[in-house]
Amino acid sequence: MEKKIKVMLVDDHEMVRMGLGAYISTDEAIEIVGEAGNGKEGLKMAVERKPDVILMDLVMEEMNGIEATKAITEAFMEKGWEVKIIVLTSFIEEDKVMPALEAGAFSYLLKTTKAEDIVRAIKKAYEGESVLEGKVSQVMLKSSRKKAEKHEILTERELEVLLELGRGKTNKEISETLFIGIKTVKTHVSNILSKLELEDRTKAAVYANKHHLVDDEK
Amino acid sequence: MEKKIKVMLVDDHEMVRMGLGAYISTDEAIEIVGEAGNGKEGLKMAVERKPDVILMDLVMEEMNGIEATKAITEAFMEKGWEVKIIVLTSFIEEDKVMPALEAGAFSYLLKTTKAEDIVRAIKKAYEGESVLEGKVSQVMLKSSRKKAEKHEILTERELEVLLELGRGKTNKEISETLFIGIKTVKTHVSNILSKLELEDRTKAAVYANKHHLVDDEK
DNA sequence: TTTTTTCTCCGCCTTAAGACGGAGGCCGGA
DNA sequence: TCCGGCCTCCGTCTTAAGGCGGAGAAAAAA
Repeated sequence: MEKKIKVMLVDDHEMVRMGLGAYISTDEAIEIVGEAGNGKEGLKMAVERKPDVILMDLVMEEMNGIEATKAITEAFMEKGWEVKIIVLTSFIEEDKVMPALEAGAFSYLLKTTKAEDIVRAIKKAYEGESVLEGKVSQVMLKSSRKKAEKHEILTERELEVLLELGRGKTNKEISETLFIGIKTVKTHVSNILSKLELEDRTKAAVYANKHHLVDDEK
Repeated sequence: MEKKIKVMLVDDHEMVRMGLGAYISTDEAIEIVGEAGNGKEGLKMAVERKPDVILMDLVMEEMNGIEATKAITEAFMEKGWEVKIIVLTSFIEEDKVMPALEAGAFSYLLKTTKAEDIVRAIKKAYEGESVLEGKVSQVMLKSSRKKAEKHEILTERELEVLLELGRGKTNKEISETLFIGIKTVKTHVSNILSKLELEDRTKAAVYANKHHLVDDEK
């Protein structure tokens, strides 16, 4: 019981930090060495205090959890230090699971996880065993299966055209936006439709919107 | 200091409940009379323990915060009891602010709010003064201003057609789905385009997608 | 009862879309 | 050097779209 596991919290919800901090501190083997309210702060603090494990929220202003995870991972790598980052997020943010893991997250838990399970995950992380919420691994499977996102077979230019289609533009408008002839646009559109197995530009526009691709602001 | 304010917590994040509970309990004037992990539980517990103030999360399984707020408000109304519900949510969920208030929420705070401010809001709620996060009131203004959602001037049938357009269907497909002639579909489409001031079906499809209207599942 | 909406469907006409096939220029890899 | 993919653009042809005007029936509003 000599060395305690040094844990740091990064979350913009003060009450979550308090809750976690309070509970975790009751465990003999763990000590909280710092709390940060955003990723930037978290990065700075991590370098200063060299924690063993970091509990990281994803949604934050001033550098989100993914960026922070990447930055911290890189910083520690450079110094030869080691740290396990446990991503702890509100609910399944499907499209952020993979990026988080790629950024260097070691475990991925939901905030609905019971406090004692979180403590267990901290200890496991410290011992080198990662923990993934059941739902998370499902998402991973899903995303690795359907990795064959249709539109990935499109060329760069076609993707640009698809994006304009997603904005509802006509061939003429697209030709003006991209500075190319209408005939060329038609060629691209035809190729897009056949590659994505769609029948017309309207379906392509719907496709582009369903698959993010288009900026969401109305 | 005779009567303490009876507060109940409803949130599916155990650690949030712990954090809030721990901090709030330190205040002499407040006592926690119950914690629930979802809306259903919260409703049941509220009726049993008759709290003065309820801190309510929005996103929960098994009856979300809005439904729970409505149910509790109605139940208490019936019995002639009084309760102030403070909605406490992760971040601005724009489209849920108004529904929450309509459901009977008394205050609306973000989880990024500092603990002491939350305590203050509880006391104010008890005294009959509601608190709205700055950003929240902005959202309210915005939603009341732009209430003139274009597509509200559409007739019911036109709205149905617009929805099909949003799915990328052709006139023929729509005519088959709605069991009407193609000519009729064309008429509806023309009317939709002119009412929404759009130029073609593709733009209408984009419109429908941007403005929810269409089921999101890929 | 008369008037107005809404939904349905017609025909006519114009044009944007999209399919099909062909082609030249550019660039990176074999 | 040659090949293949990508971007560009051409012509031709067919058809779905969409504008315009008109109209009948039913239902709701005045």
